[in-house]
Amino acid sequence: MKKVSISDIARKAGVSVSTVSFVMNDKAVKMRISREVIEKVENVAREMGYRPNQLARGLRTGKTKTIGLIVENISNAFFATLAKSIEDEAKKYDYKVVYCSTDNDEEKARDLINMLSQRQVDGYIITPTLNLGEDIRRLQAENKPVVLIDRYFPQHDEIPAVLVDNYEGVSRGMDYLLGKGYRKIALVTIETEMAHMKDRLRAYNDALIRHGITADDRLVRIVPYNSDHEAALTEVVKLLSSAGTDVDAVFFLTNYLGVLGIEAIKKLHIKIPGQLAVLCFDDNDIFRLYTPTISVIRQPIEAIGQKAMFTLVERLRHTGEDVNHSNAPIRLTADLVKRESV
Amino acid sequence: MKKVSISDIARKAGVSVSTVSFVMNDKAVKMRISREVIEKVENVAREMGYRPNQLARGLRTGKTKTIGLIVENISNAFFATLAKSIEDEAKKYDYKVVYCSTDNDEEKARDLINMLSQRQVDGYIITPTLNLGEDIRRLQAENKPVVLIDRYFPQHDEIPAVLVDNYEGVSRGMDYLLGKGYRKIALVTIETEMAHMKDRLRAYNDALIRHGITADDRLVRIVPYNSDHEAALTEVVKLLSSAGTDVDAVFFLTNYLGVLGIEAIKKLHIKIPGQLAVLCFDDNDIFRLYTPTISVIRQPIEAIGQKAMFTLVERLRHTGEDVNHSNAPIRLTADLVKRESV
DNA sequence: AATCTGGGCTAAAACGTTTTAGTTCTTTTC
DNA sequence: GAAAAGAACTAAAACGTTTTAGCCCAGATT
Repeated sequence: MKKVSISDIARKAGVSVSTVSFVMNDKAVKMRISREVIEKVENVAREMGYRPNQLARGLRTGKTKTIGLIVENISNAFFATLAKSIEDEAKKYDYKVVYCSTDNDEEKARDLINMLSQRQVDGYIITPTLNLGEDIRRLQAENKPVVLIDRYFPQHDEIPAVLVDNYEGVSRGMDYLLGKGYRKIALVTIETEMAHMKDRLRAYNDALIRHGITADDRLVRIVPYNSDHEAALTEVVKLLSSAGTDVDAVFFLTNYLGVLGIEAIKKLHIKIPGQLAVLCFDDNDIFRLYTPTISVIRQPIEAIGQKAMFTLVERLRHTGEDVNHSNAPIRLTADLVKRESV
Repeated sequence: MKKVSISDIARKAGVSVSTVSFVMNDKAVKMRISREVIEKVENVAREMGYRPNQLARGLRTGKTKTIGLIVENISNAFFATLAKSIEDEAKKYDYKVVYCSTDNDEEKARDLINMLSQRQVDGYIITPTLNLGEDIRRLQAENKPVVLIDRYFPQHDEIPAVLVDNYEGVSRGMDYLLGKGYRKIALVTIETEMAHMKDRLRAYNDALIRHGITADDRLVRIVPYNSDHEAALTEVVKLLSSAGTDVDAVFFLTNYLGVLGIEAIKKLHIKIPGQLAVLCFDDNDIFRLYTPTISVIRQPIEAIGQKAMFTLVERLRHTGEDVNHSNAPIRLTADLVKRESV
């Protein structure tokens, strides 16, 4: 059984292909097709189970009503939630989302952009990796709008971005810890040149300065991006082994690192918050359920997704036109969720 | 800047469109295109940054090299991992995956199938909802292969399926609990008519019978599918409030229910495994990190993804041909992971 | 000298839509 | 009663590919 095309319907209904097309696209009235013909066509189409071929449609119109979403890793809770929120939001604007993971690999990201570009998506929402600026500029040059999420390129201010205010979030966390009297605050972050992580790190250092504390290199662990689980765990265990004496609090700068930290803390049988206060940037089910519950700086994931989609749709609407959109990164504020670990 | 098409290249290289197409598809040798022309075309294509338009290609060839993956909810750990594994596997066969979530809603699932069908995906991997059999038959009638995962339709044995051996998995878990001496084993499951959950429930009851224990209705909680988090939590809290006396163990039949259970247990300050032994079907990061760690029946997620993809590709290769594939559901065995909670 | 062979290409149709510019009637207008 | 206007449609081009059938020429064969 082959698929029914518009011309199958035309034949069966005894009208032309164009007429069928008009009826199917609600242009029948504008094109002055008579009541009877409209009904006739609609009936035949329904009977035959017609579904427009989107490839053909996209080829002809140049619009696929599809947007490409590139995240770091779809199986990570943060990105999975973000993806879901973007998908739901997209549906409101009648767009479909296709998503893929870069695993933070520059080359893979490039391949994905190519792949999506070949499939003619109308626009992109991208969690960029390093050095992706040029590739993204190319998309823009082809009139395909792009919105960055979670990260941004300070040097490319012509690419709009929606992200959490990382500096403010970490500052807020640090003020909380410092306000509670902790002074030997360890930091666990991930190795990367990307601006969003640099902002977080800067906020940590600035907070220490603000409170007149000299930073201690030995309290900062930068885990290499591609280190395996075991190696990373060992690093964190080493850092936290002096909990209670040289370290009285720890701030994990990502969700994943926090989970890793929990594992280390569990292994070391450290008492929280007695020996060690724990704070993590970005929430996770585990933090809510662990005993004790872990305080976090919570990113407004839904809002990021919605705002990103909104920004994209705005540009999608005016493709080609030379509208003056403001491209300053949109920064949403993160909340401090106080739980038992501090 | 517009996208470059094959005819832009043809013009610039001073050859015909067909020649360019042959070169781009490695058919140049077969078509006896000369060395020089091949090189010329390749150079021009590279310079101009040509990327074939997959819509046009798909329209012409009828193949999009894309498969549709429909899961219940992509932000659930189980499905996220499954999706990742299928995506990775698909890449090996040079297929791209587009995925979407049904939220277990029959109508939404139908919409998604339509949407994917309109986008002309070559094949489907589907976590079906109830009553989707007919829609799937229609896909098959259009020569689009379908493989079910995680669930299946016993009454539709012409639709291949890859899933865990649910009956065996739960039996194994029950034997473990019963072997440890637990007798008042509560069960928390989800309300559904789908066969995979019925199999799990049946395994529970059969195990009790096998051990000469009379089933007690009050020990079984069937939470309605669309109950909100709070309502479901209350249900489980009620069930477990008599832990230590009327209940000595609890078996959660899904990942999500297990997490919910942890929340309830935390709320009730129940001692595990002292007052209550806990076992869950399907693993989750939380179970590994919770104190105490929670024992689980672990599904071989990667293997399910790989096997499903393999099965699909096999059929994709022989579309149209009337090959005699065996369509008995492929059942993979689940492992018992012993942790501290039993 | 006519025919055949093969090498090296190209023309054109086709895939399923959308959309512009008609065409053919019928009715209105002056 | 001729021209204009309108109503109800249709023909055909275009989107960017792939692929079949064929063209043209050079050299080989009869």
